[in-house]
Amino acid sequence: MNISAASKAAGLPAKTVRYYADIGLVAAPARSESGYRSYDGASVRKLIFVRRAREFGFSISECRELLGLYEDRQRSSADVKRIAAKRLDEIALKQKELQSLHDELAHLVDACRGDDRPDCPIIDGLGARRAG
Amino acid sequence: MNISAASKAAGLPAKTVRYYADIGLVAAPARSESGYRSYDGASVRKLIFVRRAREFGFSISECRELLGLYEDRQRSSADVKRIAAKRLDEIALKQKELQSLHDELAHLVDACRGDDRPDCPIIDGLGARRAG
DNA sequence: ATAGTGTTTCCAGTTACTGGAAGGTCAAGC
DNA sequence: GCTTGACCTTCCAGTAACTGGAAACACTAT
Repeated sequence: MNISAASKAAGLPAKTVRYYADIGLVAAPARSESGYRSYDGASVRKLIFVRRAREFGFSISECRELLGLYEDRQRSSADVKRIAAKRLDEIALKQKELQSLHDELAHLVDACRGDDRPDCPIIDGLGARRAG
Repeated sequence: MNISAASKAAGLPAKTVRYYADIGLVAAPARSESGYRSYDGASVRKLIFVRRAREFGFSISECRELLGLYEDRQRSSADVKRIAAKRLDEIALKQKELQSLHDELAHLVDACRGDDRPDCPIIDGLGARRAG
């Protein structure tokens, strides 16, 4: 399985698959005689695993850790849960931040007439406060 | 006003203020004889404006645009509103994404016993699907 | 043989900074 | 006058996670 077939199966750009190999995240299990990377089912499953984890917002470093656990038949589910719970907290925090951002900006946008006159509460609101 | 005073007043690291000058976002209005950047009230207000806009998640490029409007006494509030509304849409989209991410991950975390056994729905759930 | 596509490596660029080194400047104290 | 320490300057490198592109080699079909 050449890189483009593997990347299609994994749902990742070939460039990214190559990148993952370069940084030692998911290496190709073999090379052809002419040097082409050759992927098998197991490595494609790892690529899919990483893609999913990235979609969940796990960093490459966390993916590395999760992948280690994924490959480790001795691992405890507690190890995995710890990482996932941490990520869940981060998501919840980000949600709160985004909510207050949204509310504040929506308030400014609502207050702005949006016509051809220069008076604009958005501009005023952005320049106003010392601390956000 | 030297750079550290200006940066304190603006609530930004001096390094960032220097960076903003380098990329031509907010230049220091003058230099001292010995080459020190010298900031005045107007430039500090611009720095504050940019800091706030960045806190709202506007990109540097958007900040540049907004700053242009901020300085333009002829601008229409519609121009500003357009940029802000676009940003608001982005925030709303990000919120939705984050929500489904949160729900899905929370579901996996809930399903995981988190003990010392290897069975782990989180790992299984991350490896499962083709498209996210 | 040749055209076209796939693959390789390597280098550079992206975003918005941040850290650090090497060196010039300024005010205070002795 | 000299030193000390805080402050300033520039420049270079690194961050995260890719992405784009060039030059060159490999494979497939005609």
